[in-house]
Amino acid sequence: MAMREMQEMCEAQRGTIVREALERIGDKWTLLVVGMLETGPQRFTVLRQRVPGISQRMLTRTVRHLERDGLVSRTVYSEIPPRVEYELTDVGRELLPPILAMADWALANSDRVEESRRAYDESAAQLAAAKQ
Amino acid sequence: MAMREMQEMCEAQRGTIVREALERIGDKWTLLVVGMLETGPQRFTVLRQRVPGISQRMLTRTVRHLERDGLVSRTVYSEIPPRVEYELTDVGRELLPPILAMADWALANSDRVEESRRAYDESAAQLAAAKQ
DNA sequence: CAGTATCCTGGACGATACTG
DNA sequence: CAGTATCGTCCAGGATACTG
Repeated sequence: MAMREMQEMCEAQRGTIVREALERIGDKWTLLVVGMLETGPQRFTVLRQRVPGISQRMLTRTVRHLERDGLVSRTVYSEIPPRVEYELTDVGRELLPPILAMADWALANSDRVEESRRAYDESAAQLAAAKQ
Repeated sequence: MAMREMQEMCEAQRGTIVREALERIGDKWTLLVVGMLETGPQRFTVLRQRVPGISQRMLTRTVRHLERDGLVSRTVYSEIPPRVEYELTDVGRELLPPILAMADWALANSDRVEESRRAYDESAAQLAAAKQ
């Protein structure tokens, strides 16, 4: 087998691993929830308030998946009323810098993206009109 | 209005912007495609080979969305056979460091995540068995 | 408070066939 | 080569109601 082929295989392997990881955390809520756990342990309800628009069901699902993957720990305090706290594990916390960097990127570029999108749609509309 | 309420509103605003941005780029392929454009302009077919498992249709959709949002530029060379190259714009390139950091995280922690998941499923199975 | 349980819908995604 | 068109599936995610 040629060296180039081997390199391509390795590259594909890496790509697959990265893709699978991104599939885990690349849904609508996961990164946002992890980001909101930046400041320390959070209770379910507080977390729900901090993540704008998330439903109870989706928050439950998201933290369950994060717990399953070992990014978040779940601590139940046997009180009445019950109290549950979620906290990033070490693995989860290592993901924090890239997430925060992406959040910064989003805040810094949201208007530029918006504008690009508007311009794209407009020229697409003109093209469609020209066809008629 | 109290200061605390204002802060919470700002936080929710930021969260919404970030969420919308993550919705754009947080699908199955987008981050991966951006990452694969790290090394410079790429032709459609080459890109398809570098992104393991993507279908032609999804690659087309993904680069279209990236172009619309202004993260990727699309250049058509009027040759026969036709040649099209995709390249990151400045905005897109600014997203590269966080993406590559997340990719590194994925490569470094994939086995730990795998193990955590296995353990979680096993104890969940035991709990289910105990209920019977 | 912190969840389940259930139902439902839109759209993400894949497979296949066709084309300038 | 770099797409478009069409069809079909699946499930993420929302809404609502209920509970230890």
